[in-house]
Amino acid sequence: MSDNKKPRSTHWADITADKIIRERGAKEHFTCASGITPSGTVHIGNFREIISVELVVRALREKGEKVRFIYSWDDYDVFRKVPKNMPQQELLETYLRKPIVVVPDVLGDQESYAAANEKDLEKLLPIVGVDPEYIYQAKRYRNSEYAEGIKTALIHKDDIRRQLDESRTTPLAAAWMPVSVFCTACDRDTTTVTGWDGDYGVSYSCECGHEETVDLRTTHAVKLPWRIDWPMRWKQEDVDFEPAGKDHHSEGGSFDTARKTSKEVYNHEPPVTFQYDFIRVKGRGGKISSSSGEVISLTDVLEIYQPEIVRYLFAGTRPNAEFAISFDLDVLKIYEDYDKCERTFFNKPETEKALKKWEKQARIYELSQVGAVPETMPYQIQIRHLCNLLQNYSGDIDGVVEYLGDVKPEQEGRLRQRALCAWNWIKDFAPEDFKFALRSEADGKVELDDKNTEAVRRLAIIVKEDMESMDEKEFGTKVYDMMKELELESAEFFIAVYQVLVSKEKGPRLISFLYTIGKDKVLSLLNLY
RNA sequence: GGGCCGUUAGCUCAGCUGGUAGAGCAGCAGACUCUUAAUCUGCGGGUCAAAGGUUCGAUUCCUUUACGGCUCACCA
Repeated sequence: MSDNKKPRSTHWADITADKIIRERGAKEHFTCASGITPSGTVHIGNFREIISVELVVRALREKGEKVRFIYSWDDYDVFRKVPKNMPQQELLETYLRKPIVVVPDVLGDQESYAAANEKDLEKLLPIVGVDPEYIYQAKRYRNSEYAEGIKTALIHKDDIRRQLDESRTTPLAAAWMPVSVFCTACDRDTTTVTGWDGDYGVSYSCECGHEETVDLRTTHAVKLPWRIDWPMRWKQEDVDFEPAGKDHHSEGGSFDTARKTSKEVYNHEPPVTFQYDFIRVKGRGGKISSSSGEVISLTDVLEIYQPEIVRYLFAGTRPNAEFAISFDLDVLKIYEDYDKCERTFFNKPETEKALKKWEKQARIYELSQVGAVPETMPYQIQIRHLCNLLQNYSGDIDGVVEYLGDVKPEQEGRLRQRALCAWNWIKDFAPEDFKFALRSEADGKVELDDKNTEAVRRLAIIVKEDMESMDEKEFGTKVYDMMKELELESAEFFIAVYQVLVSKEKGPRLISFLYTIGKDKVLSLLNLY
């Protein structure tokens, strides 16, 4: 705990980092942990935990601390329910009660269902700047690496029973043992522990008829139940920080009992923690709950949001606040907010008061970056404008980049990424009103009355003569003068022109739209009349 | 029943290591012969849920109450 030269940040990640240092004291390194059971697609709500830890890890490292960031795949948990959206339900049912690490991957060719879910996320995380050390619990348990931890639980089984009973409605049975066993004959946890020799020997019998005594130091069969497993691992890895969802965080919840077990049984001070809230999803056509099988994953979010913006979403919201990830028109708003934050970052104010506000925004911007903060401001293009350009070019990103012209090489990557996201959004989520496709000469003419035909012809002349030499405003005036001359209602005129250009009655603001389409293309369409 | 969180302008929310409140949207006024929530300019006296307490001073800390949400008490 040294005096900072930098002003103290009020960002939650920094505050948490400070707290960790304060409460855990000087250490050679701090261990921050996150984890999940890969019993289904890892969804965006789960991602909140990972990114929250990552942000704290980063804050700690920026304070000069060494940090070990571990991510635990709890793939030795039981397969307790077949997800509704999975194929081969009958096959999967035969694996119930077995550890998920032995359940086959019916969707792909990974070695197991658990591995498939794990790999899906692991290949995605680096994209958003998350790079933890993965720990596979099945591997640990099967290698008997937790023999001592399990033995400790057995020695203290009465203490643990008392701790758990404090928050249970029905007390644990007298014969209860703080371990569960996967039968070595059938792989299922349909077992009853029948004895413990006070040392490493555990006996059990299984519903399948199998009975045996195993040695904790050599068996792969014995596992700790969640509420004990968690504190045991805190001890094992010397965990200093681990947040948890609100379901764990109430009195009587698993964090609560784990805290007691950690202190009293494993003699380890429970980690610093905080509670994070759930994520809602907005604008994806209603059915997005996990019960219906459809789940929003990080992949889905990355198709619409640039990696920095995904981070921004989480870095800019306090973990204990619920928020929605939107796929509707809000997407545009989020992009605009991010761009504003970015402009703020590259425009540091002078006055002290303004500086205070700036610092918060700047910190959010820093934490939103996947890697280092860019030295020059990224190419800013209004998301709406980009959407229009992309539609002009039918999604041809190369064409858009070329059209823009003034993109520096170091800016091109992000721009292309943004274009890709914008195009995905247009295709999948943009409201119909927002979408358009430019007509081409091959589409032929649309029906127009004489007056509008005349107007379109006049427009063609103005475009041909003046579009390049005038700016948008001047050119606009010219167009309006023409309308006036023909005594044409502007609304009527616009409908006609949009019909000619995009076969719709509405479109992007006309004058700038004409400029983004470009003189030649505009003329090719107008000259049909 | 226990716990956690919230209650700030019409709406969505910032602000909370204490010094009498801010943004976006909406609204109102004006500008623009223009539309994909159009853009620009101007306009914010709201008992910061209520009552107590600590303090020179509280939206920000403590206690109590009300309302709302979530969660635990089976497993992970």
